[in-house]
Parts: sequence; structure tokens; C-alpha cells
Amino acid sequence: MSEPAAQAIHLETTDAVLQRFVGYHIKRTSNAILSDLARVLKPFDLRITTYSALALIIENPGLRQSQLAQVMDVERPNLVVLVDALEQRDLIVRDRVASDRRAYALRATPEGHTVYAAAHDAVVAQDRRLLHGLTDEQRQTLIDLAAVIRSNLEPPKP
Amino acid sequence: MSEPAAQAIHLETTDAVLQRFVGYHIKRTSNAILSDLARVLKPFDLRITTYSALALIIENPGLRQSQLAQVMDVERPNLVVLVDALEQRDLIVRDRVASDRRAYALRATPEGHTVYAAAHDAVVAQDRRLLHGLTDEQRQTLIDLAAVIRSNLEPPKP
DNA sequence: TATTGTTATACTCTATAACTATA
DNA sequence: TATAGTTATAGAGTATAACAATA
Repeated sequence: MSEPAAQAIHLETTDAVLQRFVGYHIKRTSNAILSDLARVLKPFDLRITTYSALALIIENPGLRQSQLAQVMDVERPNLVVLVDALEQRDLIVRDRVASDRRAYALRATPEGHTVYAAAHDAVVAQDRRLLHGLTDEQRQTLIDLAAVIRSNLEPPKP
Repeated sequence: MSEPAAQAIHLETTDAVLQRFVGYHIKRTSNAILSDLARVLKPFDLRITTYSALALIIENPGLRQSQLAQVMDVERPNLVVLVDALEQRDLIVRDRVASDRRAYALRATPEGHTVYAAAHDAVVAQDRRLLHGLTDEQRQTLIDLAAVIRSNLEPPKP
């Protein structure tokens, strides 16, 4: 018996507690966008992180791993496996830097450019889709309000 | 030598690629809020998930684990350890339900109410802090715009 | 037969320490 | 001595299968 009675709890209103906080709405929206984006990238055999890395390498040819890690805000050890994945699929190459033989310059292969172009189109389409019904001004308002929140949270480092 | 030259890459503008997408801003904001919230809850020895569970149990006394899992959108096996943590700290109890001896009714202890009251105040303060400089109308606008995005992403289930 | 809570398990993400080769 | 990349590892968070008790 899947009778929901016995305990008179209405699930639609159960989380009214958490709904009072702005962060709850932001988190839910972030999760929704991220899981949808993962779905969009799946046909290209890319995850969000590998897509991001590929995008940053293509837009910044010769980028080094440490720089990529810094921009993506991931630890260097975790970036290694991420770059490995892109290299093993021949989407990027690690070029030795002549002036500093410790470092690698990351560059996309022709195949990498091809895959990225197609994936990028899909991501742009997703961006348009999730903004459906919103004006350019509303889009900018959303980004601005989000930036205000982030700046309000910046100080408390120590 | 920590000379940043050799590769002329400006990190402030390196991620301009990803900044074009609204999801990037939402995700960064969500991460900022969540990590700050974790910091706010640390003094109470609560994590975000345990705080959420405690809040939902207090606002819905007698809630069952399966219902709590549904509302929190976590799998039942993962909720068990979460409820374990709250029970071991004597913040909640698992009461057997007379009408269905398979289920547990979750209730907060006096200690649970005390801890929650203090943690809740801190979370409310954080909510106010992150909204600093925004009007009530701007707060509502942000929530509404986020809701539009989520509704735009709902259909693609099949 | 189905459901509640549970155990065991596995897979991803993330974070830290320590190594190597170069500087 | 310090840095770039790497390895190994450990800790969260999350997901599925299968079990015991109960419906």
C-alpha cells in the first residue's frame, strides 16, 4: 500500500523552510543548469570540466597547466587527469616549452577544434534555451545581482 | 624565478569564454554561497545537509526518512548516515510508528531545538549579509529570474 | 508482492603530501 | 631553494543492488 496518509505532510510545502533563503534558489538553479549542461555535452563525450578546459586552451593557445588550473580553480593534481583525458582523445597536445623545460604549453589539435566547435554550438543553444522568455536586460540584471552577492561574500577570508 | 612573462596570458580575461554563459555566473555564485554557508555552520558542528535535515524535521515533526529523502532529493541509503549523525549527537530521535512498524518518525530533541535555533539565526544573518545593498524587490527579481530558468529546463526529461 | 530502513559497494569530485625534473 | 607537473591517497558526495522486517 502506497498510501501517503497516516502522516499529514504535504511535500510541496515541506521545504518552505529552506525556500526562505536566496541561496536555496541559486543552488537549485545551478544544479538544474549543470545537470542539463552535462546532458548537452554527453553526445560529444565531454564533461563540463573537460569542455571548459578545451575551451580555455583553444581561446588561450599555449596555456600552461598551472595557469589552466588557476583559471579553472581546480588543484593541479586534479587537472593532470583532466588534461590526460583530452590528450588521450587527441583533442589537445602537451608541447614542451623551450624556455622552461618543466612546463607544458597546451594546444588543441585540428580534431580538438572540430569537436569544440560542435560542442560550443550546443552549449550556446543551451544558453539561449535556458534564457527563453527573458530580455537581454533581464539577463544582465541576473548576472549583476549575482555579482553583488559574490562581492558581499568576498571579505570573510581570515 | 617566478616571472609570469614568457607566456603573455592575462588571467583576468582568460575565462572570458565561459563568462559568456549565464550558467557560469550562477554556478560561481552558488559555490560562493555554499562555501560561505559551510563556514557559517561549522561552529555548530553542522554541515549544510545536516542543517537542512534538522530544519525540515523541526518544521515537520514526525517526518519519515523516506519523506525526508524525497524532499532533500538524496537517495535513501545516503540519508541513513545523515540521520545517524544527527541521532548520535542527540539532536533528533527515531520514533517507531505504531501504525507502520517499518517506518521511523523523526523528531528533534530539546537539544536539537536549541542547536537549530542558534544555527538558524546564523543562517538568517548570512542571508541578510549576502543580500546587502539589494532591495526586497531586487531579491524577488533574482528569485523570479532563477525560477524562469529552471522552468525552461524542466521539459527535457525523455 | 511491495515498501521502509539498512548494508555494502562503487564511482565521481576534491584536497593534500610527497616525488621528479628542471629552474 | 623554488616551481611545474606528477603520483598516490584520502575524504566527501552520490548512486545502485540486495537484504531483513513489515505491510
